[in-house]
Amino acid sequence: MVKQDSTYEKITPKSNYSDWYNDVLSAAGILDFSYDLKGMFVWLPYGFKLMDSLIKKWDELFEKNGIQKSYFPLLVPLSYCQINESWWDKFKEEGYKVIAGADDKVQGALRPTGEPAIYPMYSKWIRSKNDLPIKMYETVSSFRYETKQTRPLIRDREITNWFEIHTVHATKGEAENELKNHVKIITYLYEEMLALPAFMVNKPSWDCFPGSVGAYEFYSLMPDGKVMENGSANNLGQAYAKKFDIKYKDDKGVDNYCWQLCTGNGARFLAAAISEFGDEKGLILPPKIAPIQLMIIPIVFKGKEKIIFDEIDKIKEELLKQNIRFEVDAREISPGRKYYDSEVKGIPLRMEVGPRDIENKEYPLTIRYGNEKLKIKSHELKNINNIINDIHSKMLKASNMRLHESIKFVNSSKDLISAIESKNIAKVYWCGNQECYDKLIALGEGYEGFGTSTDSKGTGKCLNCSKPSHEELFIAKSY
RNA sequence: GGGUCUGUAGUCUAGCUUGGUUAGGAUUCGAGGUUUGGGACCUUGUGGCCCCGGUUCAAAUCCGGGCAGACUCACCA
Repeated sequence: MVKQDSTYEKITPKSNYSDWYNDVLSAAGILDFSYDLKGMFVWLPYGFKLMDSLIKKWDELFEKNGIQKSYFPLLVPLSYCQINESWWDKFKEEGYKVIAGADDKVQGALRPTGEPAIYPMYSKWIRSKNDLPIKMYETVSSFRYETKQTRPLIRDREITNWFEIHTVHATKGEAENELKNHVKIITYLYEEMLALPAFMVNKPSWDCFPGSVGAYEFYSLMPDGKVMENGSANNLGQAYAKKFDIKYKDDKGVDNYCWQLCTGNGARFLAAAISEFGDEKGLILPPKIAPIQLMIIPIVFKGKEKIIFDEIDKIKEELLKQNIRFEVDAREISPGRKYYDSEVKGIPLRMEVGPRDIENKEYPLTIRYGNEKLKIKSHELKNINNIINDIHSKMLKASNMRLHESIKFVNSSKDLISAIESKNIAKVYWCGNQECYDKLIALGEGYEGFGTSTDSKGTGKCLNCSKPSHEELFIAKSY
């Protein structure tokens, strides 16, 4: 990567995840986090393009599902914040208060989450069944004054490019159906865009908002063996409706509380993909979200510039026809340097065009994922999309396999500890009691039961109390 | 909030233990030239001791206090 120190190149996501992660984000031109506010950073153009390809896709998917884009102020009046006392208790220390005016009066708080900005408005808008359903989302920043450790894209004080869907429904059943759509959309983003498995669990009930029905959460297994919450779809039931007074009159003129959902995620999607696929040379981007899918590197010799760039023009025409996102690196530096740059940025394909190749009528094509080198003839350029699809499938298959191999079904404390300490996720039968849960996660430092299986089939004995159970609990260290 | 550690050019780093030349090197960047199939080379230029105070003839170095960052525990997306 950028640094030239001989020891440096040995850093891999697995050997030293933290250092690798920070370095690769800078070296690849994704972020600059030297901004002088902790937990905040600048999205550089290349990084933002990457983020934007996901944003555009979720915009498209939400639109298709009738979920409308909207925007609420970042600044939330304190009166709205205080509607939900338990929420406010939790966030009043983490919240950024904004002062303005000669007397520095507090004007409100920067939103740590969307509810207090959005739900008071929903309460005003909804009068009858005809006002329902409401299906809206916004892509915004959230602000939380994290007390200590921050990590770019994973734990920030400004959580950027975060989408938050808030829907309101007349009936529980309708809400439940809608939740399935949200799950489908997140799954699509994982599998079809990021080439990552959509690993979904049921959120433990005590982590859910009191009174809510439940929640699905998505998790990513990071190279250091910790799991990271990466997307959640919450069935809020009527819990918030009761707090924020969101209700409609039915046919008989009786007030009914609405049923609500809230689903969100953001830049953590990228953090997971970057961490999953990157290597000691830098990023390896899933081709569907890569801002540049193919980098053309001219091998220029003195006196042959015209031949080479004429040839590249022909290639460009063909690539444009197929909607390949490509660039030509025409900088006047040595080709080797361009190879390294293309690699650190994680560009899926690299094609070299030099006098030798023009003569042979085939170009060296290097696939970043797996470092596979092949030659492509001019008339085969139309196959590039197939190659891209093939890379995507291979990446998805590999990430899926890594996740499934990392989930270890264990039936003893000893195995549980050894699974987690070797950077895996332990899966155990669990009776559902909080007491047993507490005992299980006390087996090691930092252990967390982050959710239960959504498709448990068998029956076993609770690892702590031996009561028969069909519930499967995932335990790992967590971000 | 607790603990451990670290601040030297845009970036990486030597020097600090034991205070003492003009703070050394690498890379980046600017100019000129020669080049281009895995980080090219030559000439040349720009740029630095986190801040404040103390000790001292003398501080990058020692001491105190700030500020900033990294790691880690707790908490949290």
